[in-house]
Amino acid sequence: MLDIKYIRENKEVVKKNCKIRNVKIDIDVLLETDERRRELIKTIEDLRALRNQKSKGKPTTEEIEKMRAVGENIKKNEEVLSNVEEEFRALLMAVPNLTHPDSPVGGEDDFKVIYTNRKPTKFDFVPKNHEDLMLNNDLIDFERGTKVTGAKFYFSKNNLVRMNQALINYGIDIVTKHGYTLLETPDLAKDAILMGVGFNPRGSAETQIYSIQNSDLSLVGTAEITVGGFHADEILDLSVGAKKYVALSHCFRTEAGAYGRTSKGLYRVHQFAKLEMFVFCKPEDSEKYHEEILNIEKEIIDGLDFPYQIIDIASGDLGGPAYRKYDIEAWMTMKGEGDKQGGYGEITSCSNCLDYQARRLNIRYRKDDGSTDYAHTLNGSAIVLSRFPIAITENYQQTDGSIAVPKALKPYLNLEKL
RNA sequence: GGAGAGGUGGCCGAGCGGCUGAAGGCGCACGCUUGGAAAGCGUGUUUAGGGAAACCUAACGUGGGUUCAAAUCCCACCCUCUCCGCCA
Repeated sequence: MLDIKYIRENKEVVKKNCKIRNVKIDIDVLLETDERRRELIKTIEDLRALRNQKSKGKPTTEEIEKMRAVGENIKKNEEVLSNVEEEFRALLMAVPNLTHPDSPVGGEDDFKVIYTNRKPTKFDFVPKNHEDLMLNNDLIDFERGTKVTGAKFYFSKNNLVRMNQALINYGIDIVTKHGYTLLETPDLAKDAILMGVGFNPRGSAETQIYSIQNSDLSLVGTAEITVGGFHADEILDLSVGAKKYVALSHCFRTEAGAYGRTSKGLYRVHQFAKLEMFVFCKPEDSEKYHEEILNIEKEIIDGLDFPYQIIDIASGDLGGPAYRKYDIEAWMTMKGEGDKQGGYGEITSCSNCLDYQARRLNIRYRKDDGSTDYAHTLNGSAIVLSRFPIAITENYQQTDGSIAVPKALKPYLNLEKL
């Protein structure tokens, strides 16, 4: 959420930003609601001041009569205010974060490639996609996943289970080496936390979130939610350095409205496990940590050694909370079509959210002069157990249909083949 | 799951329905004192919103209610602690 004061003073900037983020919201209506809200608050506060003054001593019968009327007046105004407040909050929450000046302007396809590690894998045979590879090697069972839970659920089998564990341990070792505190988080969170982090449970038809009936809990779509909430309503001491976490959780996504998008095999599923980095830092440090997180993602993927590119996400594809976002896309044979052997598919993502989430979650830090200010938050994926196995199996497949094990995983997975 | 106790400032802990944003203590900051320190003494010490300022408003777990007036009375919920039961 943006500071309403900032919106008041920079109306045109905010309007323009909403436009390039492709968010339809009427900033004028928001400001009018804000105006009404402030007038009501003033009225109510004046009435309360009057009443408090009279309540200091013992009022006369006459005054009591008068104050009774004042009390009713306050109550009436409060009712109006609570409606206006609700309207105001809904509008304010819908305003997206500002956009980094270097982020490309445009939609999903207008990203900018900022780094490519090497040329795509070249196969001297017709490469398979991970779905065939995994099925042929008895590493996954989609049909029984569908039977037991539903479409887009699956059972991992045999050495895929071992590789998943190995990947997590490999990721944990790298990220904690950089000073990140290891967490395993709840897989459910309160709706208020979800919304604070910028996710929209219930209500909207396009929600990505599974909600638990008769409760205020939802299944998390990422540990970003639980770790973001970890320090909600706290004043942090960042004088000793940023708070850096790496958290393991399951992730649940309804993928509503995602039908028709690439959804072969493991690429788009309803449940997977993920190791996620999250940083709370001072505003002046957030760009630095964004680079740090991206570099750790690179370190992890460089070790696994498959072709990838890093892209700078365009304004219209940033979502609500991100100020700037980099995705790492792995080369995948499943993305091939026609005479192309493959294409790039997202495997990690890292975002700098500035104080957008911190403001909603009320996460502040103590400055040197003793005052407080909102912290900045950043997040990025370290290991994703749906997409990493895709990149590994597809890039490490052999002529005979078997799958080799990346060298960096050997200490964690002592196998020649999966 | 059953029984009981309790949630007040950075912490501990008071608080007849009205002058209590909240006694007292600890802690912390500054000053005096000292060769220096401790002790002692003095002063200060919540947060948020509005206002140029004086100042005003809000917050005593959360939400509702009673009242001219609620930290204080009533109701619901949440959380913590103790005991019993059950349990991976």
